[in-house]
Amino acid sequence: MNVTIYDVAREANVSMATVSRVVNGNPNVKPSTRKKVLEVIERLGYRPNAVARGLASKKTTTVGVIIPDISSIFFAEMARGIEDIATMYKYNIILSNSDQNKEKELHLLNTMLAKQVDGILFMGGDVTEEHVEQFKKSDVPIVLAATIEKNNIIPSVNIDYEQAAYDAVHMLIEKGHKRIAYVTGPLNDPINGLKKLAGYRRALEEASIAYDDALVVEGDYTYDSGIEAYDKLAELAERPTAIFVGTDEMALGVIHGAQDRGVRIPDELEVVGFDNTRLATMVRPKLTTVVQPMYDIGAVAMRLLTKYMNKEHVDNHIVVLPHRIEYRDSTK
Amino acid sequence: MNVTIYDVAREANVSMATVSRVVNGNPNVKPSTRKKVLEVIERLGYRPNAVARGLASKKTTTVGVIIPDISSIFFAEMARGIEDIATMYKYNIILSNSDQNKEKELHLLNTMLAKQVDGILFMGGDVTEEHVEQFKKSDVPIVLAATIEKNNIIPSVNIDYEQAAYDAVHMLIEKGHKRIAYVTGPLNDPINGLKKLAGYRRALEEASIAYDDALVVEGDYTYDSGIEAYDKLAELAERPTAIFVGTDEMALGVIHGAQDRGVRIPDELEVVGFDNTRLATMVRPKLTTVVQPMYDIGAVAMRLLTKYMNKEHVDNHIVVLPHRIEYRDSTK
DNA sequence: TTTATTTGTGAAAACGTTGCACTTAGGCAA
DNA sequence: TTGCCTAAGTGCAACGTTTTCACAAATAAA
Repeated sequence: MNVTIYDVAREANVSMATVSRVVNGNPNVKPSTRKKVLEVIERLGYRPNAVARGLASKKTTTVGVIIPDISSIFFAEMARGIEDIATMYKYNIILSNSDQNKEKELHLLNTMLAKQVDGILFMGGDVTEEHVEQFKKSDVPIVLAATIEKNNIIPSVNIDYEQAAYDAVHMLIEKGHKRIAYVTGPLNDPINGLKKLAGYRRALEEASIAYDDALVVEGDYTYDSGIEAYDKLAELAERPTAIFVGTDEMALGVIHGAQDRGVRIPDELEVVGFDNTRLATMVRPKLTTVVQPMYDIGAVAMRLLTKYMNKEHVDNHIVVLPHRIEYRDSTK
Repeated sequence: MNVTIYDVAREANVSMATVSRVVNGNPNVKPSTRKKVLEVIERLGYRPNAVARGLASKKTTTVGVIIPDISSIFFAEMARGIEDIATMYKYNIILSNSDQNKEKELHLLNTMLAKQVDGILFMGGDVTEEHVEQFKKSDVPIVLAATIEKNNIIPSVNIDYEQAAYDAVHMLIEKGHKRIAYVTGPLNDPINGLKKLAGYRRALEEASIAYDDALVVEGDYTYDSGIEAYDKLAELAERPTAIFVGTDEMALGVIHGAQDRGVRIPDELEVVGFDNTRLATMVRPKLTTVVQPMYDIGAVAMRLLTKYMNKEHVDNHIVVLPHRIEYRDSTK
C-alpha cells in the first residue's frame, strides 16, 4: 500500500528508529546516515503518517476552534488571526460552527477532545457554569477569545467592553448630546447585555442623564435589525440625537434607516459603531467606531494557547487588549 | 491515564472487540451485554480515541479545506456551506488559508494528506498542471469549489461564469448602453481574466460594440480598488455610462467612488456587481448583482465529496449551478 | 594503555483502536 | 444421535509511529 517508515528503514539498511530520528531532525545521526536515509525517503516518496505519529507521541499538532459563525465578518476576521498564528507554530485547525448553541458547543468540545486536539480555542456568547465545568475537566488547555466568563477562571483574550462602551458614549456626551440611544446585540449575550450596557449606563450616570429604557433597543447583530432599530427610535416623541450601536453591521443599518427617512448624518444624528470591521469604511458617511482588534484577539489568543500547549510559563491568564475610537464621518 | 477500551472491557467482563462493537453500533451484541457495556462506559466516562481509531480503521472522518482567505466575505460564506454539510455527514474540517499562493497550496495539500484526511476540498485561483498532477496522485478524493480547472479532469462545483458575465453585460446593453466598463479582479485569476472577461466580450461583440481596452480596469477584489478603478474611468474623455464589476465589494467601491464625484446612481451611471454577498443590500442605492450561490457551492461541493468518500456512484463530476441576476436599485 | 564519555544505532514495547479468524452454545433438521 | 447453522463472543495481530533502553563504537581524559 502506502510506503511506511519500515519500508524506508529496509531500503536504507537502518532501523526504523534511525529513520524516525532523521525525519524528526534528531541530531544523533551520523551525517552520512542521514543523507542515505533522506535519499531513500525522497526516492520512495515517503510521507510520515500523522495519525500513527499522533497515537505514538500523544500530540496531534492540531487545535480545535469553536466559533459561533464563520460567515460573520467579525468572526471570520478573528479566525484569520487564529489560523495565521497557528500556521506559524505548525498547528492545524479543526474549525466548527456552534451558532452559540450550548448543545452544539458542548458536543463539539467532546468531538474535538476525542480527536485528541492539543488545545482548544473557544468563542461563544454565554459561558455557563456547565461550560466552565467541562473546560476544567479537559486535559488540554482551552482559551477563550472575544468571550467573557464572569469568574475569570478560564484564560481569555478580550478588550474591556465596559470601558469601550463608556468611552464611546462619553465622547457623545462631551459633544453635548443628551438623548443618546443604544442599539444593542441580543441582551442575553453578556458582552452586549452586561458589559457594553453597563458602560453606556455609567457614562450617562456620570453626566447625570437619566437612563431611559425606550432608548435601548435590541437587535440581532444583522444589518436589517439595525434598520428596524432606527425605525423604532424614530417613532419616539423625542428622537435621539446620537446613537451608540453595538456592532458595525447594525450601525450601517441604523445609518441607512435614518437616511431613508431623510435624516442627515452627522448633522442631525451622530452614530458610532463598534468593532471597526471593514464595513465601517464602506458606508457614506464613513462610520466612526470603537475599534476592537479582531485579528489581534484571534492571534493573541492562539499565541496564548501555544504557550499553554508547550507548558511555557504564562504570567497573565486574562489578557485585555487596548481599544480606541476611530473617528470618521458619522460623527462631527 | 485516560480510560481506554481495555479498561471498559475488563470492568464489563467482555473483550475489547465487544466493546468496540457496542461503541460502533454493530448488531452482533446481545441486548443485555450491550446494556452492561454501556453502563460501564458511562461510569468510567470512556471516550473513544479517534486517533487510534483512525490508525486502525484508516478513516479519520476529517476532510481538509484549502481556502484562499477565510476573512473574505465570499469565502467565509462558502466555508459555512461546506461546514454545515460536513457536520451533517459527521465529518470535521481542517481549514487552512492559502492566499492563493501555489507554494502554500501544495504544502497544505501535503500536510493534510499526511494527517490522513478522508478527502479534500480545494478553492483557489490558478489551478496549474502541477496542481492537477498532485491532485491525481492523491489517494483520497479532491473536489474543487468555485475554482476552475481548464481540462475538467478534477471534479468541481461552479456556476457558468462566462454566461453569467454575458448575462449581466447583455442586460446593460439592452438598456441602451454603449459604453460599458468592466472592473475586474486580478486578470491572472482564470475566473476573472478568462471566463468573465470572455462573457463581457461576447456580449459586446454580439451587439457590435467595439471592445475598448481602456474600459477594462483591474482591481484586487478590495473596496478601495473599486474606488480607484472608478477614478481611472472618470478620467476618460468619454466616461462609461454603465459598469459591470467582478465582485460586490469592488462594486461598492465603484459606487462610492462615483458618488464622491457627484455622479448619481443609477440615473447617470448604472452598476451591476457579482456574487450577491450580504454587502449588496448594505449600500444606497442597493446593488443589482449577479447571484452566485456561494453557500450552495460550498454545500454541494462537500456533498459531492462525501459521495466520493463513500465510493457512491456519481454521474456528473462537473457540476454547474444556476445563476441569475438580482435586480436592485443600482440599475434602472 | 586504561577508563570514562559521547555518539550512533537497533530491538522492542508502547499508543488505543479495528478487523479477522476462531470458539462456543444453542437450536434445528435429518 | 449427529451434524450443521447461527448468534454472540473471544483473542490477537495489525495499523505506523515514537520512545526507552541497551549496547557498540569512537573519542577524550587520565
